[in-house]
Amino acid sequence: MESQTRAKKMEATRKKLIAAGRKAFAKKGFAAASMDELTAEAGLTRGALYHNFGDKKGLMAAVVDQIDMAMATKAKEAGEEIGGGWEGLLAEGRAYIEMALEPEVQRIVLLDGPAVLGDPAQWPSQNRCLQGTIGTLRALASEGLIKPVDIEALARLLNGVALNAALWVASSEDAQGTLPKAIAAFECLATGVLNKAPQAVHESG
Amino acid sequence: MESQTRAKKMEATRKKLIAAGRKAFAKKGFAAASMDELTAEAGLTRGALYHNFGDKKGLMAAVVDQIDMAMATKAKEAGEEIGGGWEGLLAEGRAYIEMALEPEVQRIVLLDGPAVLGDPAQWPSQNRCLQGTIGTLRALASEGLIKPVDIEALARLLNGVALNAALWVASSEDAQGTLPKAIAAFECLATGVLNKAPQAVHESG
DNA sequence: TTCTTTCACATACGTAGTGTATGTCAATTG
DNA sequence: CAATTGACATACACTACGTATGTGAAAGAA
Repeated sequence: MESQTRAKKMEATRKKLIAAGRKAFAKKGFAAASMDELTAEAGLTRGALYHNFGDKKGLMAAVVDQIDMAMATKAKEAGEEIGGGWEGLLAEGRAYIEMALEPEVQRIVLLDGPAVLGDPAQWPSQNRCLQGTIGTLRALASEGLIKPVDIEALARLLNGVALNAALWVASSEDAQGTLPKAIAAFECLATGVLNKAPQAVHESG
Repeated sequence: MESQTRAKKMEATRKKLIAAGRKAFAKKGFAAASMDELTAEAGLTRGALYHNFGDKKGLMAAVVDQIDMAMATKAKEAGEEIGGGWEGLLAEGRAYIEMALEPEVQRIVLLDGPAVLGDPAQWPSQNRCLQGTIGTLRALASEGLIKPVDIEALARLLNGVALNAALWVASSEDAQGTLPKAIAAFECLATGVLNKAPQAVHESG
C-alpha cells in the first residue's frame, strides 16, 4: 500500500520546483532566472528539474499553466457569481483585468509567457478560458443580442482587450488610478458586440 | 568635405547590423539568436555591435523601433488616405492587423519585444502610434461621436485590439482565411466607442 | 606633408548558464 | 534477501554574452 511513496515524493518535488519557478521567473524574468539558484532554493539540483520537466521551458510551461488556469477559474467564478449573461461576461473581463495587478501574472503570463511558449491562444489553459467566453457569447447570440460576427473571433479579441487593459494597468505607475479607467474603456469596447445600445439592455433572464 | 566619411561609415554598419538583427531575431527569436552569427553575416564582429548598441538588448531596441515606426507610419497613412475620421480610425486598425501577417512583425514586435523591452506602451514608437489614435479619437469626441470615457484608455485598448487581432491572424494556420474574421470582429468591437449605432454614421465632413 | 590623437571595430579572455552523460542510493519487486 | 528500477545528484562539455585590450585608418595639429 505504500507503493505510492515514490510517486508522492515526486509530486512534492514538482510542487517545490514550480513554486520556486514562480518566484524566480516573476522576480528575475525567464531569461535571467538561473536554474541553479532556482533549484537550490527548493533544496534540489538541476538534476531534479531536467528529470521532471525536460528543460527550462518545460518548467515555464508548468508554471504558466498553473497561474493561467487559476486565472481562468477565478474569472469564470466572477462571471457566474453575477449570474452569467451579458453582465457575467463583463464581470469576467473585470476580474481578468484586476488579476493582472499581481506581478507574477504580469511578468510570467503576459510578458515572458508569449515569448517563451508562443502565442497564448495556443496554450491549453488559455483555450479553456476562451471556450468559456465562446460559450457565454453563443448563449447571448442565441438570444439575438450579439451582432452577426464570427463568435470565436469575437471571443478572442474580447479576451485580448481584457488582457491589454490588464497589461496597461500593470505597467502604469498609478495602478489604482488607472484601473477604473481601464475597466470603463473595456466595457465601452465590449458593448460593441451588442446589437443595441447598452442602455436598452438590463437583464433578460 | 570628406569629414563625414567616418560618420557615414558608422551609419552604414548600424544599418547592416539592424538588418541582420531583423533577420536573425525573426528567424531564431531573440534568445536563440547568436550575436556571433548575426554579426558575421553582416561581415562584422561582435565588437561592432557592442560599440554601436551597447548590448544585445540595445540592438533589439533599435530593430523594434525601426519596424514599429514603419508600422505606425503605414497605419497613419492608411487612415489619412481614407479621409480620417471614424472610417480613418477603422482603416488604421485594419492596416495594423494586416501588417502583422509578416513574420518579422509577429515574432519581433508582438512576441519577443514586450518580453525583452517591457510593455510596448512605453516604447517611443508605440507612443507615437498611440498619440495618433488619441488625436483621431479627440477629433471624433469633439463632434460628440464618442462615449464619455477616458480617451487615452480608449486609444490604448483600441490599439490593443488591433494588435491582438493581428497576433491571432499571424498564429493561425489559415492566415488568409482568418484575416477577414479578425477585421470584422475588430470593427465590431470598435463600434463600442461610438455613441450611436454605426449604421447611422457615414461621413460628417 | 608628417606627427599625433581619436575612435570604430577586431581580437582575446573570463564567466555563467544550459543540457547531457554518468553515478548513486533508496524504494520496489521477485 | 538479492536484483532492479528510477528519482535525483554530480561532473562535464559547449555555447554565448559581455569586457578588456589591441589595431589601423581617419581627422586634426604643426
